[in-house]
Amino acid sequence: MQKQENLSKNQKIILDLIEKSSGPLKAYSILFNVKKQGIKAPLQVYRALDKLIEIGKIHKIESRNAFVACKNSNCQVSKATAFSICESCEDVTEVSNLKLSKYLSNFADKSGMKYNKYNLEFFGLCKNCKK
Amino acid sequence: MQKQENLSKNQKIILDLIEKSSGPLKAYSILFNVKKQGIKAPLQVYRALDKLIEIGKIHKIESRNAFVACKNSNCQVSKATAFSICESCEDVTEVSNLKLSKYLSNFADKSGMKYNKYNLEFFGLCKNCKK
DNA sequence: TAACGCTGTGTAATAATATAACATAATTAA
DNA sequence: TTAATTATGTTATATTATTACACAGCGTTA
Repeated sequence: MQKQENLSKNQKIILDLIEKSSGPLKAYSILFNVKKQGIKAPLQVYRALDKLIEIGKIHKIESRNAFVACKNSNCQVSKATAFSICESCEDVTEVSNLKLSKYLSNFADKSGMKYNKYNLEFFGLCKNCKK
Repeated sequence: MQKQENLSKNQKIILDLIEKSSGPLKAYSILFNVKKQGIKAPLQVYRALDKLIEIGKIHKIESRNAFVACKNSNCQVSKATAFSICESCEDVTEVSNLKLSKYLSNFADKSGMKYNKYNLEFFGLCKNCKK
């Protein structure tokens, strides 16, 4: 696994920002927030995001076009991601449940395709918002 | 359930196109294909897509920003969608498996959130491409 | 050490995806 | 038959993401 020390300057800046965020961040919001650190162009952000996704440090929330840090310390590369997304406050929680991931990868293996990875997004109201 | 006869003109044109397509269609490709039928602007397409999604006639493949017809005739409104996506040919197959959907909705109900719906995307190589 | 491959950076331009705002028409419900 | 709702048409613009090109740093290896 690639250690964080091996990340490049831009990758570190952007990972740091995402890890400190309380919720998902969008690419152009990231860009805005790192301008003072010398990152000026969308492509610089997208390149760092691509790399961070590749090594499993962050995930993309596909339905939101937003990015979150991986909360699953032993998840090296993201082959199996699941999230709970609040439709009211847009809070995102990473679901990490071994039984779930085994169930799903097993399901995929039996499906006839050569399975590589999956992404699952649950939508609803989070504990706070459902009150 | 809203019947197809109740769909508006634009909605019918766009649903018809998507149902006849062999794979997922992107919004601007839809736009291009329906120009001859008088639909000229992106918003006209997106409005029809929103409605068709709402009534469960089509689904959005979030990771691809593309749209497919619902193959699940008894799926009135899409609260539980799952797809297999080929990373080589980009073919998409809707997965409809009652055990899977029960497992996932049950999982979500126990998770603490007020569960509304989920979307699951499997990635890999389809039967043809894995050869 | 020099040539090479690989990864990352910087920059400008542009492509692709999606929505806001406003005006009007058609349909449905009271 | 008015009011509410849903759909349409149009222009403009916002948001998300990529292409293309030039170059820098670093480790390998020949």
